[in-house]
Amino acid sequence: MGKVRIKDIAEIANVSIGTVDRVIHNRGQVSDATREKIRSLLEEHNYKPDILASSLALKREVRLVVIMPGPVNDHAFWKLPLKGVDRALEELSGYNLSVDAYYFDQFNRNDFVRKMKKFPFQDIHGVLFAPVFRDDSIEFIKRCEAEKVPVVLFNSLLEEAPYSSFVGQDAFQSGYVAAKLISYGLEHGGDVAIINMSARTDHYAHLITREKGFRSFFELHSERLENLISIDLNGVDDERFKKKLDEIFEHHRIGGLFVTNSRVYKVAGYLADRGAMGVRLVGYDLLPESVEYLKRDFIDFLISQKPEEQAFKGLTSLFNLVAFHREQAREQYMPIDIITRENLHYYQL
Amino acid sequence: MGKVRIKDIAEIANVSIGTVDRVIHNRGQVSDATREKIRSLLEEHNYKPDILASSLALKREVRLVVIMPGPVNDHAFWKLPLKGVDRALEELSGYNLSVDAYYFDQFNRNDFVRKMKKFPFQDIHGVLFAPVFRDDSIEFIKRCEAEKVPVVLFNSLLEEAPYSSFVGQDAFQSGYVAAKLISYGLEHGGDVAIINMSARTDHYAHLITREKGFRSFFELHSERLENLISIDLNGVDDERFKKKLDEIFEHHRIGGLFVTNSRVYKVAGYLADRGAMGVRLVGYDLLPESVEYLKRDFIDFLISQKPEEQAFKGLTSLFNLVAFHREQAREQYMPIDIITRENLHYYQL
DNA sequence: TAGTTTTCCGTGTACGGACACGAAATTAGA
DNA sequence: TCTAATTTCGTGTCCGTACACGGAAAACTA
Repeated sequence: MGKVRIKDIAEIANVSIGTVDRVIHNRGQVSDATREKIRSLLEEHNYKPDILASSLALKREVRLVVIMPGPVNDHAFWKLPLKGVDRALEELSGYNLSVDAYYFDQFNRNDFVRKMKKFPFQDIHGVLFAPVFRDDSIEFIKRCEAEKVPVVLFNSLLEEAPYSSFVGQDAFQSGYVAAKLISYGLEHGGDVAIINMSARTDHYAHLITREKGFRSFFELHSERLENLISIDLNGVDDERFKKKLDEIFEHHRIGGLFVTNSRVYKVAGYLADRGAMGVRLVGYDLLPESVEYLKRDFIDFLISQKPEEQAFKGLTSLFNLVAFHREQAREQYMPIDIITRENLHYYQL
Repeated sequence: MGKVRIKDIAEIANVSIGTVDRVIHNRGQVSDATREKIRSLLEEHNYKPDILASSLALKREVRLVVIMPGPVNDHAFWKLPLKGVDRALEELSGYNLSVDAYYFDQFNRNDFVRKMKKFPFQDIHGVLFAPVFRDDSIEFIKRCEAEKVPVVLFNSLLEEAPYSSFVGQDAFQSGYVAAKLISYGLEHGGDVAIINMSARTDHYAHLITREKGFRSFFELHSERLENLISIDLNGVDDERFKKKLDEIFEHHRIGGLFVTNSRVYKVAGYLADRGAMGVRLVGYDLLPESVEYLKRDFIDFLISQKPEEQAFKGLTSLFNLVAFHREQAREQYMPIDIITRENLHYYQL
């Protein structure tokens, strides 16, 4: 049946297998005439190399690197992508693939800069990168481009950078979805607070974008715009955190809360202490702490970014690119999964 | 580094590659002594055959079959799994895999029975099956078992049958989720109607299960149990359909509607004609018609069964089983994705 | 123009790892 | 000792990749 092999093409063209191979890989050493002849034959017979035989023959090593914030104690989020990396490694076992992880301190820009300075571009075939520090990251990605090392971004998108693919969520739209969920369940009206509690928002572009998306929903659905409050709790300690929230609850009738990142469990903890049921709370990610509060109904919805999934997709995408030169979609948006207590089970691997 | 090949084992054991191979595949012709020696060496060195080389060498054909209701005009649902089949075929191109589709008339039991009578068990390595007629399907699956043809079920689960895997949604829990969504948004209370509109519910076990899950939520969350109404619209024509719904709306203050399958767009159409906004409507699946109403806010949430995804997973799972004898999880539950107008985009491939 | 060096274009083939078959070698049986 | 049965070896196959090498033509020297 149909399968054309390199050998078939060679026979038809009356050349050797090696010649066909060199045409396929643009390795030169072929006259224009034969090259064109073979090209058209390949085209005509729709030749597709057998991926199995190909990778068996190649068995070259592919060395990839993951660069992301190091997992820190008080916050489990950055442990999750590693699971995805492991899964990808398993899936791609059989290929000669190695993945090294480079962690940087997400609160310390200099640490990042320093580590990237001595990055071994030469020994690396591709980078999977979760950027934090905007400008430095862009510079790093540019450096990679110069060194011909493709970069796949995940988690956070840096539009200006010459990355080769992005895998992640549409931050704007995810905020928009969060707004819908709160608005849909806002039984008795009330004010809605948007809580930012990253270390430094300016480092995480997508947190700002989420807030924009959130606001945009209310803008489009008229009425309650004036009831939206933004609260900045960046780098605030536990005591001031409580005090600030106390203030808010004193001065407003709060109907819903939106936390722009995975630290939503802190707010849930506050609500639980306060015994404040009936306040809608939506946030991000399935951290164990948050899941607890979801189960206890203090959090209504979590939007999962599926960090493992992102890392998994990012890594396989990167691998396909460097190992097989298969072009990958530049933007690979993940679905915005809505997790509630009731469907939680099927999202926890 | 680590990789042990068949050759290595052979060298250590002081036998030829062929002998090791025969031990691995239990192909006999090996003395007990050498067999045991090689067995323990394989164990000790944790030998894993290189999947690439293996399938290259085998290049045997795998013939699979998909059995499911034929796509019918008034209802696009059964077109969706075919996309998943195509995707799986693409992903597995490179292997010598062929998939035939067997369609049966989902409204005609005899048609199914007749077609399954002359099913070519001998020529087939595995079956991906979306059952409709309960008892006949079970019988068919038993027949497959007798003929040593593994069956992977999707879409609907038949617990009593000796299937080898099931890929699909937890029907009970998906009804439960639907109930949560309606309950969460039931601003001004009111009655909630459960609408069954399959051709014949008794054929689709999972529709009943969904209703059970739905009711169970309200049972656990007290209050409004007496406000739940079940409506049976099986095999009802358009005119009587409208009349029946008119009746319901006359006698009850309806706050929410739950349709147990993908025909939710029919109810949405009714609501649109009636100009009834503010009634919560939740149903299943991303059929184009339903999506239209979702966008226009007549449907609040759709629960996607991801039929393409089911077929895709089912087929790859089946393939892994028959081609590589890799054991697959018996139940492979898909996440219960909650689709709303706002996150719809990322679920439509 | 004969002789030598480059350049150019191809050929042939050795991998890669698992698999299976024919043939050879060993053992058992009579 | 001869045959039959059992065990084991060697090698070709799958298909693509890449490298060593060879032949021929072109460029250059004297």
